[in-house]
Amino acid sequence: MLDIELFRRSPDLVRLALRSRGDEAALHPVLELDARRRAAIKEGDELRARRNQVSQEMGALVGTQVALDKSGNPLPDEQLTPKEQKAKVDYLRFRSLRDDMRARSNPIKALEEEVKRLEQELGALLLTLPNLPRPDVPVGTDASANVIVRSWGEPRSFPFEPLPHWDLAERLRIIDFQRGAKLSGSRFYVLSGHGARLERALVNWMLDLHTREHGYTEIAPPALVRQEVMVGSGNLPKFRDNLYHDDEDDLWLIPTAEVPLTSLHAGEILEPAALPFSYVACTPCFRREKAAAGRDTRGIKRVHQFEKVELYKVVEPEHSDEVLERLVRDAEEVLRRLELPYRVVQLCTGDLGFPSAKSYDLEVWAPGCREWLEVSSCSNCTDFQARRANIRFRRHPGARPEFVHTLNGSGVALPRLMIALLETYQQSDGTVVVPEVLRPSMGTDALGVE
RNA sequence: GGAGGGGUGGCCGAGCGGUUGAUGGCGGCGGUCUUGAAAACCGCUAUCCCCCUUGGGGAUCGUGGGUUCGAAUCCCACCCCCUCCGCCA
Repeated sequence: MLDIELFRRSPDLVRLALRSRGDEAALHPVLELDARRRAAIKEGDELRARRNQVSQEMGALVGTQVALDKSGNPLPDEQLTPKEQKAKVDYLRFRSLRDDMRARSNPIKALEEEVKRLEQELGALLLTLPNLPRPDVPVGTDASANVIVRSWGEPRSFPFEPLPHWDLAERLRIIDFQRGAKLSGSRFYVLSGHGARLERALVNWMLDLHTREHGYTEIAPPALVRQEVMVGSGNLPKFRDNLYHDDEDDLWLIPTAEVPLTSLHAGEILEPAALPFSYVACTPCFRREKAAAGRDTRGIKRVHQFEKVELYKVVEPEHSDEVLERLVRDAEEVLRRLELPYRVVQLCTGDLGFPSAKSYDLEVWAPGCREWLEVSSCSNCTDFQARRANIRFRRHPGARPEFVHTLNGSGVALPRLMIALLETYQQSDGTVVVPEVLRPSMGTDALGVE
């Protein structure tokens, strides 16, 4: 969510920034709704101020006991002591105030409804606008304008024709596509034997790396979340189509651990010195992949359910740019230790994800498929998610709360990592060498010779 | 799923429908005292919004409705937490 103040102060800046992302949002409705909203608030506030004033006066007069005649009116002054006459004045004043307030049918309620309506409309509109890119993001309309920032390792050269992972995995009987489809349909698969163990070994090893060496705290969050949690991360309302939903309990299946990790501190005001937070979580991720219908249907490159290790940081605003660089390095370390050649790609404005202000993708080479696979996407979401989820912090005791910055990055996604491993470490005899770092947990140095 | 109990400020805990953003305590911050510290005493101690912004005003007592001139307080619905029973990995 963007800051409404920014629209008021510098609408042109917002317009340009959104345009650079290819989002030609009309700002007029935002500004107009905001103006109408403020006018309604002002009017309501003034009416309430008047009401409070009268209420206070009535409060001071309430309970004055006065003798009444048969028609409910106070007795004439001649029949009253001076003290009683004073009470009569108070009583009459109270009655006139009450009757006055009763008489004017109350427009406060109508104004409140008006404000609520305008706020909902404005809020709904703001929730559909993406984050603004950081100034140093290359401008471009699509992936062709992305920039390769650096590369690591040389793609291995093969003395034979390397197979794609689906052939390798089927021969090794470590991925069962047919039975996956039998159970759940296309884009589902079953890992078995060394395949299942490899995934588990990778997960454990990555979690250990990030917790023990990179200082992350391990989190195991729910995979089903409420709607507002999906809104907090930016997945709703815009990307409803890509999400699975349980109708009976109105819960959503997470497409990434980023979703629950964002809302872990939703609504909180974090104490001074609490930041930064570094979280790592491995969760299943569920994606309907409706937009990619028919694409990447072979193998496990694009599936409906997969495991992913996710890195997440909550930081003070002035540190987020620098922390993004560190986050990328933490993710890169996974590929380096597995000795998988990769490149770091900075996304251009037009290719940025919805909540992201700046992103780097890690792409690892898959020699069998002959393509660079995106195994990680690391993003600085600045205060975009923090606003949606209302996550703030205090710099000093007593200081005004400010929104935090949030960052996320895969560290890394399992299926594509396994693709790269299988295809890179395959041998001419169809077996696959297990990378050095995984041998202790795998208990073998080659897949498929069990 | 059934039966109870409960949700008030950073925490604990009061609150006959009327000058209650809310007594009191704890914690925190500042001050007095002290060589220093503790103790004692004094003061301060929420968030959001609006405006004619050294100031003024409005809202917020789980959430949303309702009753009322006026609701933390009364009524309804929902959400969440706790205890017990049932079921279950």
